[in-house]
Amino acid sequence: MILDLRSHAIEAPAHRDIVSPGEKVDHACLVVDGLVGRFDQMKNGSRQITAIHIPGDLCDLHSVVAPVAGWGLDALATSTILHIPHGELRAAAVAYPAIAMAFWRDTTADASILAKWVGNIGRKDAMARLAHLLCELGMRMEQAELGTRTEYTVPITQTQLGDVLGLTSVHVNRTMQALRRDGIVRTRNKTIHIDDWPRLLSLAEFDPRFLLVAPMDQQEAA
Amino acid sequence: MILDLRSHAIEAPAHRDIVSPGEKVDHACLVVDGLVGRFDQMKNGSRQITAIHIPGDLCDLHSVVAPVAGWGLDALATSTILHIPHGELRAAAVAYPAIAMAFWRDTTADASILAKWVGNIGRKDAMARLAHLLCELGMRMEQAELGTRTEYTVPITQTQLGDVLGLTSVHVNRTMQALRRDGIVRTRNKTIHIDDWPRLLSLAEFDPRFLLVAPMDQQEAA
DNA sequence: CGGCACATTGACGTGCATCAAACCGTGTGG
DNA sequence: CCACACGGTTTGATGCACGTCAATGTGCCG
Repeated sequence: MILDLRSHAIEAPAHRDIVSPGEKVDHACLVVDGLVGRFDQMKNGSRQITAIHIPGDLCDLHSVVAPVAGWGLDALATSTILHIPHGELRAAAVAYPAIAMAFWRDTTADASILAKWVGNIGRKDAMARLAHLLCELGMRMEQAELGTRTEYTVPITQTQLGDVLGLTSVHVNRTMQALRRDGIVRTRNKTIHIDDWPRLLSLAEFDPRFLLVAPMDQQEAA
Repeated sequence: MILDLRSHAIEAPAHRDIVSPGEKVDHACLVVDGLVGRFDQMKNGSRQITAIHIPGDLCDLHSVVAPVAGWGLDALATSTILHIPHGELRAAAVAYPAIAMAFWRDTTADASILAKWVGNIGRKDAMARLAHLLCELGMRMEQAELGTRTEYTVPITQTQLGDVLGLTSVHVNRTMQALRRDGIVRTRNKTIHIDDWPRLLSLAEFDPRFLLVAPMDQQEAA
């Protein structure tokens, strides 16, 4: 449905800001390929990535109701992005209540993931956080049919992982080594191979409910 | 408008769970009086509060589109809560697109605050986090006409503050003392008195944009 | 006058940050 | 085909912010 709307694609090289913090936008972004992160920037230069968007994700839906936000969007790897004008989305939402509900639901899913990450970063150690992220990405990649939960490819660096997890790249590295040493995951290039899914789940205290995976009929209703 | 819907009030003593994690609900909650926190519970028993709701806040709006969530709601102090059936809210949203947009916007504001807190907890030290919370509460209390940004009353304990900030109560205590020692805030009973607002803002790197304070006409549209 | 929840204090331990260097893979130009 | 440069990973040494544990203080309420 969304793909029928007027829109145009752009290419962004890795590390390019797609939307700068505080910028006012008149379109939402759909990730076609690559990897996009929403980030918050501190005055001392450090960054916190507050959401990761894989291909198929709408990263900017909020901007329809709040065109100027405090955050920015950043291409974590070379990416291609579809720009969809707010007007089109708003018109669709007003015309069809089911679409409005679907947009609302998408925003809710986003909030749910954010709430989970507040908990992860506030109350879990580095190992559990990394494990949780690997579980989450696995579930989402599988759901998006870009891989399986135990084997998928994400073009992200350890420094960027640190910015997601609220850690330094150094500590991400050591934590990842620990996971490898225990035979729980393997990594080759940018692909993650999870050998001991149950153990990773339990390390992470991962409960997939928070992803709010839409039952298919819910999705179709739109 | 919301107050016209069918609903009924309940009383909750401090520390009572209003909604348990994983519970399925058929109503949203409006805080009439007191203080409510959304929380995530870890297996080791520690808690993370992911949102604070002051009187006037709808804490549960998400549940309309996602009736079973991973989090719980907890009365941080003795509170009175209004239960509003989902059906009523959904009907209103379907009948009036402007209401649907308003609900969506509310969820977006919630997500925006959550994203900010991922950044705060992930990348700032205890002092900046506490300062940020005090600023945020000040702005919100003032907006809700429950006080001014520099003087307001919130019935929250230091342990609960710790659960919000991802710290222990001990460290909250010492950090609060530092703020007092520097003449930035005073506390008496449960009321906060901010003597040096500019300094608190700068400590917190506080930028009120993230609160997405609705322009009044936007609000009225509903 | 207890009792209870909360605030405060002190001693001590540790997970992660910081800083800085070395290593490695991959693409590039000579 | 090699030298080299550049982004990313890995390693080691050291420090500190915050956690942990446990005791003591303090205001409120029945």
